[in-house]
Amino acid sequence: MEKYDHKKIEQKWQKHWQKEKLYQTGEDKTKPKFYILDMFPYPSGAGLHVGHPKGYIATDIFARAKMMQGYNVLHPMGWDAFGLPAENYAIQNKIHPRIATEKNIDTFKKQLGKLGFTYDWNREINTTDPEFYKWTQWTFIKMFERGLAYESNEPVNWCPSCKTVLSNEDLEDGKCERCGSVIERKPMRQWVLKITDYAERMLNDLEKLPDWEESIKEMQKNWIGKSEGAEVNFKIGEEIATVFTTRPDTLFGATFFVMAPEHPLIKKITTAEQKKEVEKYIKAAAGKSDMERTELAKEKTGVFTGSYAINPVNREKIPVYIADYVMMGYGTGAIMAVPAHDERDWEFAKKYNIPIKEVIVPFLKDDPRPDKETEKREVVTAIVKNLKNNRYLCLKWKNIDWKSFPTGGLDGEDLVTAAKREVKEETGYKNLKFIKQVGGSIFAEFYRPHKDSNVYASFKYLLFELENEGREEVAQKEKDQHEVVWVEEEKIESFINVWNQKLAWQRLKQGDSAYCGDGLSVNSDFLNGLETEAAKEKMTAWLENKKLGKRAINYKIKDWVFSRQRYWGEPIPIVHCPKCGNVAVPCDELPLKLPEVKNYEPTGTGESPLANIEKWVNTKCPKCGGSAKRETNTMPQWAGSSWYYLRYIDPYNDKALVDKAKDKYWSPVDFYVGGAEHATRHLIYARFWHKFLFDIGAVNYDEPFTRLQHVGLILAEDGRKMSKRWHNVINPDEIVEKFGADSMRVYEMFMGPFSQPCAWSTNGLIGARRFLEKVFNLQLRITNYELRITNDKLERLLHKTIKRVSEDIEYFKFNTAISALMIMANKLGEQEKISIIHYSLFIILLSPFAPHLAEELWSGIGHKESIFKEKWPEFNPDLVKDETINLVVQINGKVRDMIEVSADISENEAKKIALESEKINKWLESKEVIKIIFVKGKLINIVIK
RNA sequence: GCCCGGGUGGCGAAACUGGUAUACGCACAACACUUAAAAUGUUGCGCCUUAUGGGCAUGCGGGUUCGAUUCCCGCCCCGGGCACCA
Repeated sequence: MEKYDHKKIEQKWQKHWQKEKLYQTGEDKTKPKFYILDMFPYPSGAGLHVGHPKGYIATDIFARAKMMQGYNVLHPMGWDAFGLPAENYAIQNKIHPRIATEKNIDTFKKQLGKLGFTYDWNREINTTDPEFYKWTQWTFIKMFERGLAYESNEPVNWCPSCKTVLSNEDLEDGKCERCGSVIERKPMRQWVLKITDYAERMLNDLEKLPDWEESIKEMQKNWIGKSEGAEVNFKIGEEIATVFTTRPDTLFGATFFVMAPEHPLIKKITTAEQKKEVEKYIKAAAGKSDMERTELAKEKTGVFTGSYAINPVNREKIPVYIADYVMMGYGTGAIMAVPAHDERDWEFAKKYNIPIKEVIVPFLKDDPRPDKETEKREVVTAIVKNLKNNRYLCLKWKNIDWKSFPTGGLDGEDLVTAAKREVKEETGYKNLKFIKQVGGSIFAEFYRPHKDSNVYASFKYLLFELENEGREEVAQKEKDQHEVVWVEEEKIESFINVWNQKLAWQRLKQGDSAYCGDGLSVNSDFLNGLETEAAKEKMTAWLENKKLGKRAINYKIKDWVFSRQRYWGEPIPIVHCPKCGNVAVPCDELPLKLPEVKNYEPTGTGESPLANIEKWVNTKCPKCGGSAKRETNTMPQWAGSSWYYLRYIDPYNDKALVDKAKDKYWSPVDFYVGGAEHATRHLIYARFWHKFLFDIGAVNYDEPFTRLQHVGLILAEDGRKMSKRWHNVINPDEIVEKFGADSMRVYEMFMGPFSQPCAWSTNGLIGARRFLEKVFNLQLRITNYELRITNDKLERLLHKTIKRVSEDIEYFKFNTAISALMIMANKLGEQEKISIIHYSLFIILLSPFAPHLAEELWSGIGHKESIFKEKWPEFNPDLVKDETINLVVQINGKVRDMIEVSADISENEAKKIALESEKINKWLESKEVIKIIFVKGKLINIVIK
């Protein structure tokens, strides 16, 4: 018997599959289609490490199973080949990025080839191919024609090291995502795509994507960052400054006004005395990067402009400050500051001694009963501290689940008197020293069981210290209701279970701060007594009615800065024509090819290297024929990847980006698999781009990806990321050489849940290899003589395995699928003779995971056709159920015995058998059986006393 | 700070809808085969224990339930995302 020679087997079948064109995508439109897609890689110089193919292995398994289930499967691969690393490499080594990229692609393709993937290489695409980027440019022009691509001079993120502008999505912690340099803010002319026009649709349509992971949808929601609120106009002298707020209900609490240092109105409103100060502050703020502005956030700074704004709602004059905690980039770049209800405003007000006006009080409506009377009360709570032992005076109620501080209503007295009286009545203590009031009021409306009525109460909280333990006798009536307890300071938080008192306690411990939650409006004229939602609504309507403001929505997402000052990208297909009035004119011939250039070095002046090629820059205007200059910026790397998946459907079409009929059949992508790091970059851009193509009628569907799954990273054996820096990279070529592609495939899928990060373990890999060897050796025991050996248990296990493996592949639970295959293989291994039918079915189930081995074993039992032309097996529902079960007998929930019985045993029979058990009877001696619970097919639980 | 995930043996991890916790694999140990080692095979493997049994264990504390890894409340720790977003 031969040994399992993975090298021989894998090379043999890879050649064979290629010769047979086994993976060429079928075009038989009568079959259902399945489009399964990997995020295409950037072909870096370093080649693949073992982590990269994890997602590809998964899609390959899925694709093979779908093929066998009768689908036309589209499973393509291509290259996201524009980008900075190739260009930087070119600068250092004087090699054209195209040459370097081609070489890298070659390496990648070889590495992928060794893993035996089903990619249809006839459909390979490459974003740097002019026949491909022609359509990237075409889409850009369509956007330009519709006003969605525009030039802007706003300050943008400039990376001083990469010498290019970056979009917000390219930043990490205010640093360049690629090189880690701190970003500068520079105003520069840029091409920008108006992605904000699609913000609302991208947000709403997330609901159309039930098969996207929640976490990724959540990230997109946060990134789009929708806030609803109002814009309010404040008069500052003759000028009008508009603010955006999500809390129009707090307008009466605005006690100052803040503008971002970049706000255009500052010059006009600053008074002569304050001019110097203001200019100094603005200059200092401009010198800080966004990064520094947030890093230094601990301490608020600002400067008074000398002017006052008029609060439109009450005509109050409030001072106007400039402070860098307000950002020009969000909302209107100006805010109304409500220190009582916003933490940042609170800090600022504390520092600059600005009044704080409370207009919202916490309010809890706790199921008041509509059929009972409601009593309005002013209530005071006494928090009494015993300095001797650091304990606080509390009440434990007897008939209700209340643990509280002494509390009671005001009886026409002042707060302190009422509180002292209440403490004396309820607890007997009579000598208290008043310390201070804790926080503001809290309101609540709730049902009081002990008085059978509702209260609508305003609570105030007073802190006392116990002077001495002098105490009076407490009335019996009070004693019946509650018990007096002294609780240690650390335990108060968990002891007190009355909502408002808990909040008051927190306020006492943490000191005063802004209350940012919802509540009841107070000190707010026509809003008084309204709850937050209603108050917002009423205020907004009032503002609109008086033309002092309007309903408004704000998004965090910014328009997409779409130009880069680098060489290795798609040229933006625009010429600037002086004769046509210095406007941008789109090129009439596409593709506009990237010209050859001697020097790839960025100029650093904000111009791309293309600007140095006069012959290319100087051109004719496509509109008027006069001399004009080409746009020299190029597109970002995200451009091509925003739509590449469409091109696989129709890769050779020179008339359209994609043929609409073909798009109708193949789109949308049924299943998209890739790294979670793309949740807010690529996946936002692609959805935007796709919706645009849908709007202009270029494609049939308005969402590109039906189901989305993210891959968990494979870490190095030491638990760190694989990186050249740590010298812990494992090359798949070596693994394939030593252990085989099939072992690597099985191991990577068996490591753990697919979306979870997991550290590589060579021992684990050896385990996978051992499993395949075991499978390989099974062929020794196949019997050809009896087609089916009667073995009911094995038959049932096989059908369970079919069910398990089929379902697990569908849900990407490969680790448990493989575990099921291992159990099956172990059981087959125990047989002296293995039925060829059982064996064949098992090999088919294994084939998506270990395709080379499966194909070899398949041909080994005499098949001429590929195993991947077999039909995927179906399980028999009758056979996945067990005939007998181990009936678990519990006593008070603890397992005490197990009895093998028929699976459909009735309750009465089960009881009888259980009660006859010797083990059980030992437990039942002199005990009373209270009840017996029976769960069909599972267990019986005897409850005793 | 806010929003998502997650915490189960020595390790990677299983567990359907609240019903036998620790499947499968790794590591480890003993035994068999061998001159020997490797490979392979067999067996054992959560912790404690006074041991034909019993007790305790799914981050910690409480609750609901006949029964909780699973549901509810509070806390701790780890990972990810966002972050002066008004």
